[in-house]
Amino acid sequence: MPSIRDVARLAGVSHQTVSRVLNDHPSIRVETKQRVLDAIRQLDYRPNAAARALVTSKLNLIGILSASVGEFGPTASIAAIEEAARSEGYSATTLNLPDTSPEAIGAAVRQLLREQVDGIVVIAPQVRVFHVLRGMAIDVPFVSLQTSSGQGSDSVAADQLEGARLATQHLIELGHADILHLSGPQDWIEADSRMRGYLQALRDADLPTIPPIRGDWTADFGHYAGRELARRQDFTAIFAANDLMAIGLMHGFRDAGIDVPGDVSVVGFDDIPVAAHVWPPLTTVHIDFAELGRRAIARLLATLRGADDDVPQREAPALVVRDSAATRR
Amino acid sequence: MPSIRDVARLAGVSHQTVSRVLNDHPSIRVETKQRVLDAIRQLDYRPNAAARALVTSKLNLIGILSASVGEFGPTASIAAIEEAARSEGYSATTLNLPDTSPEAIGAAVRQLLREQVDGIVVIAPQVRVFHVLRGMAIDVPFVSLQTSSGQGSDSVAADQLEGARLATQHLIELGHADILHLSGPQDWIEADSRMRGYLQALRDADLPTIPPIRGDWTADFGHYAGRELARRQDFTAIFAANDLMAIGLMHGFRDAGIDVPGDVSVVGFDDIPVAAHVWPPLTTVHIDFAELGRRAIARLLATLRGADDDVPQREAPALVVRDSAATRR
DNA sequence: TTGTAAGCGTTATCAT
DNA sequence: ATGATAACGCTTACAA
Repeated sequence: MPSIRDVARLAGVSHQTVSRVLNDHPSIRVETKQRVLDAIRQLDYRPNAAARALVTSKLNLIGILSASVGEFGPTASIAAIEEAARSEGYSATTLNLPDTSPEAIGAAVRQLLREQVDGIVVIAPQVRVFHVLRGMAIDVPFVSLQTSSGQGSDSVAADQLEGARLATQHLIELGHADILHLSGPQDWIEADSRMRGYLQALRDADLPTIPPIRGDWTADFGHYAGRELARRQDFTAIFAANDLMAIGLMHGFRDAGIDVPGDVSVVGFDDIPVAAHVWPPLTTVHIDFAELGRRAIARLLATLRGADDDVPQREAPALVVRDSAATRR
Repeated sequence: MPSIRDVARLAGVSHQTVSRVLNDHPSIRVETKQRVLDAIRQLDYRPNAAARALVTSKLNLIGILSASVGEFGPTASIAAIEEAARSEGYSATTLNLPDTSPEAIGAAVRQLLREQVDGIVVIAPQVRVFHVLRGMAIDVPFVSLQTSSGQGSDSVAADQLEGARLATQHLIELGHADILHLSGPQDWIEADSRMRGYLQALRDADLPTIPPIRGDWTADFGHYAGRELARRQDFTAIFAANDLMAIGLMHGFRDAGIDVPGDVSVVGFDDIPVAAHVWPPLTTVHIDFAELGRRAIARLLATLRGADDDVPQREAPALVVRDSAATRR
């Protein structure tokens, strides 16, 4: 593995000059520069990142802390974050949280810090994670993603509350008055935002609220809930906090002989790729998770570079109307 | 940021002794060790990875090269790979290929090499990627995932051919004789394996083959194909190369008034989380992608450590029978 | 069991 | 515009 000195020798200059070429220092003769560049190519020289990191004390690495393996949104965001980071000259390392216990979070952050990350993007939709994080006094900048409630300049979010409001309003406009909400898990910020959007829409329309059902995001739970709910008669529409649960829900209703949207209207959230193809095609809320990821990096790098950042904090959701919700007869 | 010397000073030993403690060298007095450990805790000292990497010329970093953003299987594997790598003391960096052109692949590998990875896991199901990779003479070990055809000790794979054979055989056992295959894209190794499994099952049963339809893995394509296929009468069952296409297919058939499984039986592949909840519940092939990821790391680390590896190369798929395929009347 | 010295490949600083 | 020299924080010899 050739070093900077090998290049210097071949080009007939000092290693320092090579370093200047590498970091394109302004004052260097073009001719010299060319000689160095040739030598670099000839030796297939690649700068040693570790040595560079040692002296600059910057690894140009950003850490991604994710507490939601496999969820649709986060996964889409992570890929975008990695790509955006690389295009800015950083590399990225992802760490998936095994659970959201304070210990696990602490260990994960320490691990990332040990790996010398310059900044951290947190994709941890659980409220609890944030409490722990705030109490940790992390010595690198970090931004959080997906937290509609995590105010402050350190977060980037889709306006999930607005999306939920849109979804619920849509049901109201279809003539529904008794709308149930199948929410996400207690601890999740997104679950909370989506529920708040739902409640707000009902309040705005002076409609009564029914105590929401707590789900766990899975289609299996939705399926179970659908079968249970089939016995109740106190609602004509359901807003599920995500598509997976909505699809499971429709399955449960089908098992119970309840027609969607004939008997009950269903709306989901996320617009996962199959949403358009299930039966009936699912009306849902679309969010651009990749854009969210890109924005998180923009925000983090702005902080890292000490620049003023005017990265938009909120991303607008869009209602996608399909067939799973219909006018109340 | 405290260094090893600060710790040494506080503990009243030489920095070398601290280094010994850090790498738990055998010969060191427990008492001394304790003093050092206390100092470390007290200063919140964290070893500088860059300095260590510089001298050992190992970053303990493994690179993940992925050419399949968002596909269900790969995504599940990636998370498992990261986790497995970390539990072995390595960190991981993921790089998503924007496209599979030789240039993009070359650039990605160079990038990873520049980031000083010790090894690379390739999740690139396209045949082409492998040709390029083989021609590159990469100077770190690499293993590939998901390639049922990429023989040699450098790959870990689910036996997709076997899974496809199972799926097709299931249709045959149900009494179908005219079975169509909706395959994945031309270039994909997995698409090829799944098609070969399909063909083998037909051959074993002395059944005629129908030219397969080339899909692109998306539910949208499945939907389109379903509508087109509705006009044909030359088949009674379809084996789709993945669940997304299978679900789209059923959507298309539904649009055309064709009943699944009444008129046509459908089988998918992957067992994605909604597979059980769509209508009709999808009969499919389950593969443990996470296990595959873990195995890839085991394999890579074995190579890295020069150990003999007896990591199983093949992972058995399982047929999951639901309702989308039924006996031919 | 512990300490001392050298060096890993860069960049920063000061000369020239 | 270029070069010499000193760090950066650690590990690997070698010595005691």
